[in-house]
Amino acid sequence: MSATQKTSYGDVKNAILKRIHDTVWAPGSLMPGEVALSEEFGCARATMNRALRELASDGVIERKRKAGTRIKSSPTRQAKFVIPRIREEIEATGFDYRYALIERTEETPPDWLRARMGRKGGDDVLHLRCMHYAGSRAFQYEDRWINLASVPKARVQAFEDINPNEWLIREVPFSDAEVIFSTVNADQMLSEMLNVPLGAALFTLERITWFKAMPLTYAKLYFHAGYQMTTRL
Amino acid sequence: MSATQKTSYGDVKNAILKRIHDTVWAPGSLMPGEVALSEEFGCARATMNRALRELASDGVIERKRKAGTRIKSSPTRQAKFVIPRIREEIEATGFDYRYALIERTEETPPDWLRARMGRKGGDDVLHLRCMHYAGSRAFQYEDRWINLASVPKARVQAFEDINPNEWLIREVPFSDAEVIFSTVNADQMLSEMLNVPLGAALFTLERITWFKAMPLTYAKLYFHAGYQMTTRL
DNA sequence: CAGTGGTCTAGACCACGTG
DNA sequence: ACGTGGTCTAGACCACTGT
Repeated sequence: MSATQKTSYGDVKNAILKRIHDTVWAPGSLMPGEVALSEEFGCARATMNRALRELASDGVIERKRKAGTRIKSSPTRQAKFVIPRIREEIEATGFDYRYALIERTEETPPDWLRARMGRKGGDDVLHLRCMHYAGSRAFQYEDRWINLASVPKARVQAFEDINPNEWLIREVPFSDAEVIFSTVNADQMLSEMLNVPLGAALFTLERITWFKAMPLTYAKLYFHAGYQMTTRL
Repeated sequence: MSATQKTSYGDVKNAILKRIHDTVWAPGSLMPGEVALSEEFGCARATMNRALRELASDGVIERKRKAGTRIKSSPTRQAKFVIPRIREEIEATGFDYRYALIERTEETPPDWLRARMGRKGGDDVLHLRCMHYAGSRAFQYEDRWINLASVPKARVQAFEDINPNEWLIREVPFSDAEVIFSTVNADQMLSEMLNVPLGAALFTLERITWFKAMPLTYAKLYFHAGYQMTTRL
């Protein structure tokens, strides 16, 4: 949208994308180095670097030191999904957010959980079952497990007035997380909790969080029927 | 992990994240400008700029010219999901990818489709129903609609030997796309197509694609039972 | 209008990883 | 070992937008 500037990194990106689309550079092949390209396009290397760096982050090319930059053979499109805090998400729709703790127990972690969190030890975990409501309507059922070895403060927190996610965000920094979207048919418990027919297709989000290889918490969230996530590319 | 350098943008990011976490700068409040910060941290403004730019793209802060940079009150965590081409996805698991066209018709678009694509006119659309298999197992059912006004080449393409997505990627550039994840209970048709029990919870992905405000194609993909999308933050 | 972020430049040093 | 990307710097001009 501008030819006024010197040679914007955006222009470079578009030009390179066009070349890739026109297979001037074949998929899988090596493209010229930063210095060569910046000379060809008449821009500073920093500018070219930013263009290429963003293209790499967009999944269009792959860069390796010494090896150079090559066109990805399968241009993996990617979508950025915002995972809002549930309170914001609900309040944004105009409803009141309400939270309720259903059950709070300390347990030894079941095998599937140990496998999921990649832990050897049998440290105790805090198991929380909660509901989130939008106005009077059930919005989400949450099955939360917190590793007490890495988050000992959780042992003395009742979680009756604050939901686990908000508490964790405030109290515990994390470094890595894994998110899994899947679906499930509502069983008896879920159908009652979420007030949906038995067998209804539900959207689920699992989230595992670590701090430097130490697992902090695992959560599985079951959304009300009809929930959807949307994003733009 | 390095104090060797001068002051890396990564260090700056971490330092700022820590300040936000420690509420040195309260949510919603304004933080100092780039110049002030770069002086305080002893780095060039370009370095500070990159750190702040990435933090903004991570959804931690919000930046506006003249207005300054402020901490987001609701730090929206976001996940980047890779949306692979189905052939790659299947072949990556070691199965053969197979594609089958079920039905190909030219129609006037139904109302819901016109609404979805935000189009006034009643231009004809090409409607394709397809199946994708992993080995002998049904993997995905695809319901695809292509706007013939914007993609006239599709009219003379049989789509018997190439799937719509691969053809479109090769032939038609696009500028914007919207992706929607949701779930559905398998109806009679889906249960037969995907070989799952009636009512099974299925993962669905809708995708609408534009080129400069002109709608190109709408697709709704129904995945086999048990499908999940996963990502790391 | 004036302040803040957005971007470009030209040059430099460094780290990684292939050959 | 050495080439390629990764990053930092110091300085400059520009574009947007709140006042």
